[in-house]
Amino acid sequence: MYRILLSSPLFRGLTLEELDAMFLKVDHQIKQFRSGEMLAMAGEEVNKAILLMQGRLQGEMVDYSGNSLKIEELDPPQMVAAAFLFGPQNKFPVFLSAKTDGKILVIQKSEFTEMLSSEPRVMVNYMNIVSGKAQFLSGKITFLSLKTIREKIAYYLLQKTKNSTNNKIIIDQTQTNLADLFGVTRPSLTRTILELEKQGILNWSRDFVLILNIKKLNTILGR
Amino acid sequence: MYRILLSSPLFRGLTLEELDAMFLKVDHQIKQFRSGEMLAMAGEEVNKAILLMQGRLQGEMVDYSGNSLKIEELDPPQMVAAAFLFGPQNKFPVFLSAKTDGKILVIQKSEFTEMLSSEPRVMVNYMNIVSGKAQFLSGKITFLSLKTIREKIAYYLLQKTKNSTNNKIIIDQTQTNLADLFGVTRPSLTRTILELEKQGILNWSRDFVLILNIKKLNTILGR
DNA sequence: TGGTTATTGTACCCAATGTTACAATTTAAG
DNA sequence: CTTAAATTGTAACATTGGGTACAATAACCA
Repeated sequence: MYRILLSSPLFRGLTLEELDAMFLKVDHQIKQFRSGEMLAMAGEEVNKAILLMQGRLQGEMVDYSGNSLKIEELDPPQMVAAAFLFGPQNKFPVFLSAKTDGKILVIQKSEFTEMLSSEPRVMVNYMNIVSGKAQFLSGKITFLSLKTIREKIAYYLLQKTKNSTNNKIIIDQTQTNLADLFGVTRPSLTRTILELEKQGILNWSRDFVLILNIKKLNTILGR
Repeated sequence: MYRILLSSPLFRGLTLEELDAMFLKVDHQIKQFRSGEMLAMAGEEVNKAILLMQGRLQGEMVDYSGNSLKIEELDPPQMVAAAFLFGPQNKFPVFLSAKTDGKILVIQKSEFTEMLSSEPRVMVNYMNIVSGKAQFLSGKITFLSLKTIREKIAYYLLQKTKNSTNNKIIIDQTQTNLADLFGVTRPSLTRTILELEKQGILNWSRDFVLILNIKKLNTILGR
């Protein structure tokens, strides 16, 4: 039942037996959700620990013009809104919606707190998760404070080249999606991509990008 | 000696005696810094817990055009880079520099870890601090994803009206500072402020702002 | 008080991006 | 294979904000 949770960052290091034993003591419930369903609104209080067990969730900010800026996609087994369960302002920072069908495991905050204090390993894991969230958000800020679309593209691609040996980067998103992710409009993104192509810096195909001149790409970021 | 730390979020709830006893066991050092000094570079590894005891620090991102975006100012007694001591990517996210003379208390990470596990109250405090950081960063993202200067001003002022009964908001910053905070140039900020005045929405004096039409201010944010 | 410095106001021009609308191309579905 | 839908390319125009320079005003200090 809880096998999937074994590989979750929160329960890393526990055995299946320990996990089962823990969930005998800790009150919890499993909830199903359906694709498209809105699981939480920004501003809503976070008073439960939520673990995604199956399916895919997406957190996005909706800005005041109705545009959306996608912040994060979640795959199982991950904790949802981990950094917002404690702290001075425990409210959902984003709108949380389901991209597919799936299910979540829900633990009330008080129960969760007890669990943390009774099992130091989980506590340490949790601390790492929350730190990781802060670090993720910090990276997001780095990204958001890039001013031009050129810079955003360069940053995005250079991050990705780190995980690839050659200069071919797999793009598993449509330009429309990317534009959302960057918080810019789609035509503007396309325009800039084409400019970069004209300048011989890269070659953007549907599914992948070839970096032709990584030096110039770095120059865009002033490096 | 450590009296100032009593009021720090990290040691909240401890008595002076407990604090003193703790620091007898925990290896640590006090370091002086001088105004203008650079305490840490972005990207540098965080391997010490740092507590600001006196003076004022400032964290800022320097973008690739050399512009800076002020992220945060720190006053004592606060922990520095709390969310970056653990987690997958424990590097300084910002350039940390001193705005005044002052001093910090430094504890090596291993010592700090021991301290946390030996004193649950400090552990809980620390967890709240890190959560708070994540929440702060999340708010920063909300702010950064506002697109126009009008929106940023509106958001900034509306946040502040929450803490004031009337429609008078104290501005303890120069426009130059605010422009930094917003990540825009000073003339652009001024220009937009004057526009808002012409439209009868507010009245911006040196030290305070009067909101004349809070409804219109909300409209800017699409509410 | 008078001079120096910090802050704010103003103007002009230009680059970057949004807005909108439509065309071309690719993919998916039957 | 054909048609519909999704994705990408393109263009004209409007808007926002940056860059720069300088003027006006206020705050500070000797």
